Amino acid sequence: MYALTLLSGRWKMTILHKLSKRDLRFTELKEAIVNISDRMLSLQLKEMEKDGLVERNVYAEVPPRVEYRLTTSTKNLISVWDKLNVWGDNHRAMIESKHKKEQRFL
Amino acid sequence: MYALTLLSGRWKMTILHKLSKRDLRFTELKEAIVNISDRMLSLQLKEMEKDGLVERNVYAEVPPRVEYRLTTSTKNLISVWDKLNVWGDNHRAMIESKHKKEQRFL
DNA sequence: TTAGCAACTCACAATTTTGTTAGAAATGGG
DNA sequence: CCCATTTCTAACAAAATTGTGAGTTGCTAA
Repeated sequence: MYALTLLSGRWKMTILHKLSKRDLRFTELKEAIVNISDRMLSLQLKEMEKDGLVERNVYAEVPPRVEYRLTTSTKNLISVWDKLNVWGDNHRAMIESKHKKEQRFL
Repeated sequence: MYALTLLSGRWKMTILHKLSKRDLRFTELKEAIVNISDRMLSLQLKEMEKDGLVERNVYAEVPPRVEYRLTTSTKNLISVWDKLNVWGDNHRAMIESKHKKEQRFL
């Protein structure tokens, strides 16, 4: 269950997904993720950093630039995550086709 | 993300875990899961049934007997779930050993 | 001097999730 | 009739999570 506690949070999986494509800075993440607020992005990133899921790179520029990226360990997670999604898609397809079959008898 | 939406819920993974060992009736689940209330067990099972994660078998007895079991599809999920847990354990170990190393410099 | 940007942070509000306690239905046994 | 048993449900309370809107910092360019 430990893995799930790290990953639960309204936006964490979405953030991981975006960062799995490439490193992104705060504003980029914000633009990439529909409907997320500054606050939530900041909160979730902070937790994820604490949990060793992402790393934070600060560049001493003005205006500031902060880049986020997955840790090596988190990159290993992505393949499991993919399997989970495959399972999810299959499961959903199954359920839906089952419902369609049942409709024929109403 | 579909998979995670099905699995998120305070007790769902615990329920799946118990049911992966053997089919259980309502009261057995309740006893097997520390601190869960009737209400939550009932709610989560109902959602899981709706989502095709578990099946419900009612025996026409008095007092009633209701057995819950994983669907075939959910049994396939268990192996992925195991991988996720392995990742989680490794990740945790890594983080903790890192913290220990850092302590040496305080 | 004022405006602007990036990356936050704060106080507060609304929403969602979970917990607590009590009780309902159905029926056989004493 | 009353009680016990099992599987829920309903009303309400508390807690956790998320959202909103405004403000902060530090520098730079106009």
